[in-house]
Amino acid sequence: MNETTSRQRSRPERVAEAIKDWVVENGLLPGDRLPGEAELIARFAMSKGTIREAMRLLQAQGLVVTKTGPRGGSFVGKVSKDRAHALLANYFYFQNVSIDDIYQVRIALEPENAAAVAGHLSADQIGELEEILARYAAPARDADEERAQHIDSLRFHARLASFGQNALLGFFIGFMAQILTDLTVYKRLYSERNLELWRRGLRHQTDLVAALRRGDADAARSIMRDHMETARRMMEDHEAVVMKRFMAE
Amino acid sequence: MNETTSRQRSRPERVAEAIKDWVVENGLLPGDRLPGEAELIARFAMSKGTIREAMRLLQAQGLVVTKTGPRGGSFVGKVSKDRAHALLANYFYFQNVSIDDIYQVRIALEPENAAAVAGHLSADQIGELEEILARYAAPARDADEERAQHIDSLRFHARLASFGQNALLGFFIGFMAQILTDLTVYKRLYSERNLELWRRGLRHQTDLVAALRRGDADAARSIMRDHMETARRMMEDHEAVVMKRFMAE
DNA sequence: TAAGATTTGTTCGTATGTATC
DNA sequence: GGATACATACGAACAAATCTT
Repeated sequence: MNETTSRQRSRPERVAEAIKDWVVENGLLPGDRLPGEAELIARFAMSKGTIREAMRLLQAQGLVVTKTGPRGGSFVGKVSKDRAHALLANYFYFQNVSIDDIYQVRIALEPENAAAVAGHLSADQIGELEEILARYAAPARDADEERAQHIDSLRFHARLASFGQNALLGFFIGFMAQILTDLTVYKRLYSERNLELWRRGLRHQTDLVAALRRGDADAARSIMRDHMETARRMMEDHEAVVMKRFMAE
Repeated sequence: MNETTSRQRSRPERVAEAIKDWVVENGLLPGDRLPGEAELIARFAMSKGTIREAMRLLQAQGLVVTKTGPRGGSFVGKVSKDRAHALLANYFYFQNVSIDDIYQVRIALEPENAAAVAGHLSADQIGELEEILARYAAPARDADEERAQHIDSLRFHARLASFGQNALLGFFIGFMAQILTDLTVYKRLYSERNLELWRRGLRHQTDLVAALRRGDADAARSIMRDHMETARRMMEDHEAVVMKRFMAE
């Protein structure tokens, strides 16, 4: 590939790479202790500054966390979902992704997820979904309340995605819900009301929960597909907003 | 107390955050110049080491690149697809993602993409796809050649995904192709031959190119769905390998 | 080709902050 | 509260890369 253009890597980069490899080869797990600064300085025969820059490279990726004080030091970190969202959002910052692009993917993935989790939810999980649903059971009275409801409705999808067994599918769906949430906060989407479509959306979600509870995968898939297509239509009027912002960490 | 359990961030983290915000507020674009070390030291009234650690945090995310020498300095970076792949793969390192999980998502997304690009490909793009296809037009004679063919076949999907207009859809598909490529390299998947399935897979892809060329979206979708299900079946015999490795940068 | 200028890269010594015992 | 162990931060000097002349 681009080995031809492979420029000389800086020392911190090489050290970070070496530590990463070392963690993998030894099968270290989140929370496991890494060598302290002093030992790394000795082992790599490099200065404190270089070692620290290497640790910062790993820290930014969520691969290590550090604590000060006695019993402190560096530890293997489990990359959090939020951090993965943020890092991925950075990539899309300079890509042009429209609302409709997001919905094209949601329509392909969300029905699949709904079908997959049908009949595999605990009572607690069903309860949590119903609890979220209850937060927007009545029409919003102003724009702020409507925005809050919309965010809750996205949270419904994010939670549902997290309940599945397929971490890949769950992450993709959760990422899109996060993007739409951020756009809602920053762009005042849904400022225009459409009561009819709103009512249909709510109906979809309650029907969906019922289908999930009785384990009807086909119904769940079908309801989710309708729901997604309704939601997409709600967006059609709005400009094709593109993602243009770095996400907060 | 400060805020809700918000631990005090280190100075490099705060500096990195400030620079990131500054870039966004001023709408800087990839390639645009950032202040040099000396100026940042003055502006933030912090030491060289602290500033450098901040830049490393941003560098790890792909948000800045630095060059030495005259005309050197730090510049806004466009996060590359490869880097985004690697950062995202770090997240899945500690998640359990099986081959079948990946195929569940591929089956949902790839047919959609095939339909979307049908009729919208340039002659060059069609030509590139055919060129890749030609690399595995004949059955492999040994395991190494078979592995190379499998990687080429994944490259076919990655290229096809990159030709679409939907950057989100393209990224997700490309990411999965990358994961499968890495697994192929490191795990010797497909060591067992199944000539019949292989022949069918090749036939699918050639039929697909024909459908794409004549702009038949429905046919492209249908062929791709069959192709994905065939590929999934080729995997069924193999253990449910999970992703367990950090990806190279 | 060679020398000089400019900018990041690296080192070392020292001092400070912070959490645990 | 004091001692301890660890990361965090500073400043001055030197090294390396690379552009210009």
